[in-house]
Amino acid sequence: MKEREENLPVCEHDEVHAEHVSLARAAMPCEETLYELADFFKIFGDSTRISILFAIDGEPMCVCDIAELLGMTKSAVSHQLKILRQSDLVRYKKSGKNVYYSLADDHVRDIIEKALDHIKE
Amino acid sequence: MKEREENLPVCEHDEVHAEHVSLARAAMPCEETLYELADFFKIFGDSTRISILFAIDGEPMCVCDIAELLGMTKSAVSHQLKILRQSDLVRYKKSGKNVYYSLADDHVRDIIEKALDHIKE
DNA sequence: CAAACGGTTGAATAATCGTTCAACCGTTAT
DNA sequence: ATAACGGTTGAACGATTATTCAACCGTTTG
Repeated sequence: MKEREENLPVCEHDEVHAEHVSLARAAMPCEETLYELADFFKIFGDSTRISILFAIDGEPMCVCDIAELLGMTKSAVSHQLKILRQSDLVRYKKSGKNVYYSLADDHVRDIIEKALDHIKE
Repeated sequence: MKEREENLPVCEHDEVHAEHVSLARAAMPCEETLYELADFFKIFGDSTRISILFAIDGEPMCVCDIAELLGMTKSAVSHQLKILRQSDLVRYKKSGKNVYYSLADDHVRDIIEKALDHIKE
């Protein structure tokens, strides 16, 4: 029977769906993992940062040259590099007045490669 | 006090760096690809959408049940489902009053799996 | 038929995010 | 020491974006 009063704004779930929901909930990762995943993907969700990652793939590059390559200010590039740094996606090495950035590991390449596969479908 | 007597605000690149920039530029994907990549990752860069993808992994689910599972309104879920639909990340099948959503293909699973690897390091 | 439900949609609001601008720091050279 | 350069940073602005709210559509049921 109907267990709830009327004027409930949300839909009433019958037994089958409730079971369905329970099963799905049990298979879900914890909330923290979901946020970490989203935050991780958010990093790649900007064309400037993607461009930077491609730029420093291969040889390390200094901020000034990245800025010139992308046609952006050093400030804008530095801001994005900070985000990439905080996410451990890039490494840097100081040399005199310059700071040279490179990819942190091959993991980054793998993920972008997978995404390229999907786009090129 | 800062004054600008010389009028070159950007740094002057010597020959070595200019060559470096040229090489990096030649290895870069075209601009359109960079935008497509960023847009693709942007989809995953939201915890609600990530949650939805996990929810419909396994068995297909209707909007109402997804909304209950995530503790959100049907409207909010539907808006996000539209984005996932437009990106071909999910499929849907109408059945009576319900619309059942499921993952479009295994590609989605692969990419999330890769990201999980990186997070769990 | 009309009411009820699942689902979608557009406009509005609030929060998030990227770039610009100006100032600043450390290193190198004058 | 002073100036110039590469790089970083914080605040402010503009753009983007997720959620809410209200209205609406199609299907099923009474």
